[in-house]
Amino acid sequence: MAPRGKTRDRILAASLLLFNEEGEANISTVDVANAIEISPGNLYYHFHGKDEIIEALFDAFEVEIKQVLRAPIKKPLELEDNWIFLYIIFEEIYDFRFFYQNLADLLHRYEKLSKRFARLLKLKSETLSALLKGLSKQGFIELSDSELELFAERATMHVTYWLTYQSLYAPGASEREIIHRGVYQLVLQIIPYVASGRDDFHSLIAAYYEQVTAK
Amino acid sequence: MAPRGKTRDRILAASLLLFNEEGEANISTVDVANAIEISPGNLYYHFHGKDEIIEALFDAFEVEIKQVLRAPIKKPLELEDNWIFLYIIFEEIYDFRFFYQNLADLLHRYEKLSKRFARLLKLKSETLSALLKGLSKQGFIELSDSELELFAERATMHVTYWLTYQSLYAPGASEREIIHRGVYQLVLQIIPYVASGRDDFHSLIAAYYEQVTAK
DNA sequence: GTCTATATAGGGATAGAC
DNA sequence: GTCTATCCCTATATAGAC
Repeated sequence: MAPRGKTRDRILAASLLLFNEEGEANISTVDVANAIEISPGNLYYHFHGKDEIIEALFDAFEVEIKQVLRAPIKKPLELEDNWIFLYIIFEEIYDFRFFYQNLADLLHRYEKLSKRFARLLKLKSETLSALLKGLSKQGFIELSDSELELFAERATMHVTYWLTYQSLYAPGASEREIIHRGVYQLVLQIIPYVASGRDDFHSLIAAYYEQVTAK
Repeated sequence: MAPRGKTRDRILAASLLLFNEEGEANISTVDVANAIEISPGNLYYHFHGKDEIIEALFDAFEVEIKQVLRAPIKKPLELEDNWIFLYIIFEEIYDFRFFYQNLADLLHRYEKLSKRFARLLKLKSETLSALLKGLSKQGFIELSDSELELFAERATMHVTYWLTYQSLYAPGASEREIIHRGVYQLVLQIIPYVASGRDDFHSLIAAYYEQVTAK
């Protein structure tokens, strides 16, 4: 790990890397310090403890994901953008996947983050609802309010746990392939609600499927 | 915690209880010993370490869940039994939920269990496939092989993470209500595939919905 | 089988020199 | 800002008496 950039930033970058690879619980502050070849004392000069590192990483994640999630609430997406949007969410989660891999334990140990994460979950759910409402208003799909709510809940769970689940279910697969299939599995669930006569929508999904299988 | 039963069993029972409530990572062997009012030394007489406790608990879980999962592979279920079957799976997972709450970390630390858990996941997926095939053969639903595979994968994820997800999404809710909604959310996803003319199936789902909302 | 006492290791964290 | 040295605490694990 080359010594470039400010030490504080290097600590954060190294922590994120190691947490993602080994799991946050298995990485000590000393491990992080060793990785960037500074002393543990130096690390504690920049952060008063592991908590603060986690919090700083969460701050970064929160800023990014909020920005992403709020976009389609402000302004409905064009049809094709729905796909891309799901991609971006998955990518974002992938970048901070250590957080999702051991959510329960992490939120238990860092109580501060618990509420903040719950809010993100709620925002995620609202965004997915907004996506569906957009499709509905544009006449692509037809579903009742309660169907929409239930769908949004399932979709929220899907984006939250898909990557974690795949690391168990298909340990060898590449990030790209996993995310691809995650988006596809979500899009598939919309098909039952496609409004009759919207063959354009069906062919779009088919075209997307081509992309996926072509790898 | 009253001193009844053999010490070994009391250790396992107390461990399971505490792990489920506080998370495995937050409970030490001393905590367990204190809970049943024995000395740590005594605990180490019965188990050579925390690993062995975890392993023994996993053994118990594995035996139970395998028994459950294999039933419908051997012999297709009656229609109404599909509901009940999902209930039983959720209950089983709930009883050993500490395991699911921090899967990634736990499997990372106890490598032995990693392969065994992966096999359970595969079995789970096969069972859910068998369930769908049963419904299909009986003419209740219609779907292609690839649709069935994709559905089974989603369903496997659903039963694996539903309880964990709900503990974040609806922290206050009762076990009974969460499991209820978990089954319902899964059954709902079958609707698009119901064969035309099978109104009996639709009315069954409607009847089930009544139960759910009646609480 | 069970206890008390104790050893050991690792991670988190601080003090003080440079 | 950074290092070295050190401390404390907790969890795991063992030895030996009863």
